[in-house]
Amino acid sequence: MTEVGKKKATIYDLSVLSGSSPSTVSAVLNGSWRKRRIKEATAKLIQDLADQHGYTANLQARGLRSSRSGLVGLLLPVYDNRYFSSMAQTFEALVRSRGQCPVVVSACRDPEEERQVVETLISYSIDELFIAGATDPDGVHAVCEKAGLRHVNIDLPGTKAPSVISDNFEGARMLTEAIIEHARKDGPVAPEEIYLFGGRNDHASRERIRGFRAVKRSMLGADPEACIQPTGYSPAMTARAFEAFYQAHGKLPRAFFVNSSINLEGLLRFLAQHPHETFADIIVGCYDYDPFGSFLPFPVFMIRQDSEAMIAKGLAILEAKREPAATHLVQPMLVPPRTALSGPLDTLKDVDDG
Amino acid sequence: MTEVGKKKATIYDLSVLSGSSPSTVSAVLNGSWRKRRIKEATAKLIQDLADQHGYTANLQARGLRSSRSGLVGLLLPVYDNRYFSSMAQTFEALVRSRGQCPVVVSACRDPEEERQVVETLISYSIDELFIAGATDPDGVHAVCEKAGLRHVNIDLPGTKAPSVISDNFEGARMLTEAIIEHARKDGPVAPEEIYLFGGRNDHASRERIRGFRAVKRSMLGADPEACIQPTGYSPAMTARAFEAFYQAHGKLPRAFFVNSSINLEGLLRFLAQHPHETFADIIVGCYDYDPFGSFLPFPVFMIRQDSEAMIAKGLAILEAKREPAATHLVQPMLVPPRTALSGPLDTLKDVDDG
DNA sequence: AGTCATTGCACCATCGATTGTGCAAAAAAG
DNA sequence: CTTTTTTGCACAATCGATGGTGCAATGACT
Repeated sequence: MTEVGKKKATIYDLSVLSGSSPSTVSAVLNGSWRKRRIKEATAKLIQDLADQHGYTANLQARGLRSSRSGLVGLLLPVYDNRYFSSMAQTFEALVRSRGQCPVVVSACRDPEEERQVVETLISYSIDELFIAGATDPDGVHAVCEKAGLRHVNIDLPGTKAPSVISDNFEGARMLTEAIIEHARKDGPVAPEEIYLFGGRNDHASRERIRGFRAVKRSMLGADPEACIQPTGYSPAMTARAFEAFYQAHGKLPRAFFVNSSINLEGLLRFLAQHPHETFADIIVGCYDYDPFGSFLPFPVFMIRQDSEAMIAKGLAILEAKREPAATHLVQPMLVPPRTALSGPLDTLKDVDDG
Repeated sequence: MTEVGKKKATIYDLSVLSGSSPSTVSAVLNGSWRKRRIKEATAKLIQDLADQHGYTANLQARGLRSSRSGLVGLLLPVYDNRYFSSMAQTFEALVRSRGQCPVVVSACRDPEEERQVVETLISYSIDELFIAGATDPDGVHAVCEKAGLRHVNIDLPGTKAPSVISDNFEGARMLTEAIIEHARKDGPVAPEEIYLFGGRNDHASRERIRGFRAVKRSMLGADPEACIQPTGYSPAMTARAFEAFYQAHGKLPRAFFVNSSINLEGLLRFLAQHPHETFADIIVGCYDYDPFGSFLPFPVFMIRQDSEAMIAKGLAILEAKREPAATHLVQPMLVPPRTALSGPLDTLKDVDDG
């Protein structure tokens, strides 16, 4: 019985205890015993012994032998924002419900780091990999390909592997429309009054910018180049862009589109430097949903990307095994200001342990 | 070289190619070759071959043989809030900088799940484990103990293993003081006007409640029992508590302490059901920092827990190896309203890939 | 009773690395 | 030119599990 300090029991220990051979013990404990025609009584004996001694398989040994580990990886750029952390949360739940073991790692948007991290995961013989928001999906693809590792891209598409991404164009359209319509409640809107901050030269940003510009052209008749302010994915850079705009114009744009919640943090940094009241009348659209962001003191329209659907679709693709390098679009959702959506945490039971 | 589709190279492949024995190859590739008196020229030859063929060690095999894996685990209750996701972010960075491989998993505050997840980690021979916010730290401790796994508790203390936690009492004191002082700007404050929402019967909640009550007693002369509204860690329950209060009193308390950012999301859900203007004058203290939470349309004082210091201290404790089951306190920090702190993401470089 | 099929399990090679041990060849010492 | 020491490496056992193969015992059937 679970003696403290002792080494963990192995199939050899149980083999001695039960009088069966190690292979029999192994078969019983990994469930393949019916296939191997082990007597029910023998199986039960071994099972009981295993329970008594708190046996758990050494998964490294199993993985080494079978060259499968039961691990499913999720490669994230960063943890520290609601979009990716809630993706991690759903990923864990979905993978665990399939009896596999989720492993989440982040690579800080560094292409080299991305490849290295994936190499490491491969060294642990992970079975499948979700590549979310990779800066260089095709680079990662090459590494996976070489090792024969099944993988899908999430959020940012690659050209060599199947991808599941948000419909960024459509999301940007909805978002841009929403802020322009909202702005029109206070009178006519000129194209020069609507800006976009954030983003860089990745697929998601390009699509969002395209959607933004398309709507501006159709609703406002023009979309001046100057209204696009790419700042990369960095709060500090974004704050600087707002500051620069403010220095030049004495105010922020009447309404603007922020490329991600990370960039929206840049807006906060800017706001912190300036008096509260000055900006009560701005209208913001943010491509990403954050519950607290939704309740800022000015209207914030947000886009909630359906990471659950993306992960689920990714799992389905991996399961299907036929993997044309197609790109699947998942529809995001427009969230009006002051909206508190429920998230993955709401499915948790919250026991009080008295 | 790196031929696509081929199986990964092993030390045996390199042994044939180089004309050396597998053990020599192994020694060269894992760095122990000087100790084993391998000629520099031999080492270089093998190294070059390894590079050419893109050799990477099979870490499961290594782990099996040496019963150490290079993995360091972090067990989290949930990912989906800024406190824990930023903890994960720092954890990754710190562990990686020590040449080990971080593995983050969540257990949804379910004691049984916690133990199971840890069992799984143990089956992969992880070397060390950080147990953050565990509902049942001592239960997890027992599992670790049995397997001889070094571990520390973070955020919620256990009695059997060393723990590193926030000074919740002091944090709660600061926070309560801050909201009372802020409230006093609008006139005298009665004890019945200051509430606490959220928390359950865990060490952190108890300490925070203790700090809250101590300050109320010393600043306001009393702290009525009715002002403590424990709701567990669930947005939905918290929202219900606010709603109940509102139904009973026709308004929210003048100022209140919210036990965590998760509970603060409950406040959002309540707010979403009610007109904006009604609550412009509330004053909130939230035990946890969230950048967007800090800019809500009413004053929100927040407590930023120093998860970086906690992780660092935890690493130091594990490194020291002498592990009395002492509890180390880390000072948290009071964050005034409308403050955008920088986080772990700010250390990232943000390259634009043109 | 003899043949054949089925049941129930043991044996053993294998996955890819690590590490203690031993032994030639080369170098140093005498 | 021996003897001793050092250098450089090969050998083989081992970590814990898996799965193909083979063989004895049992039961079914003619």
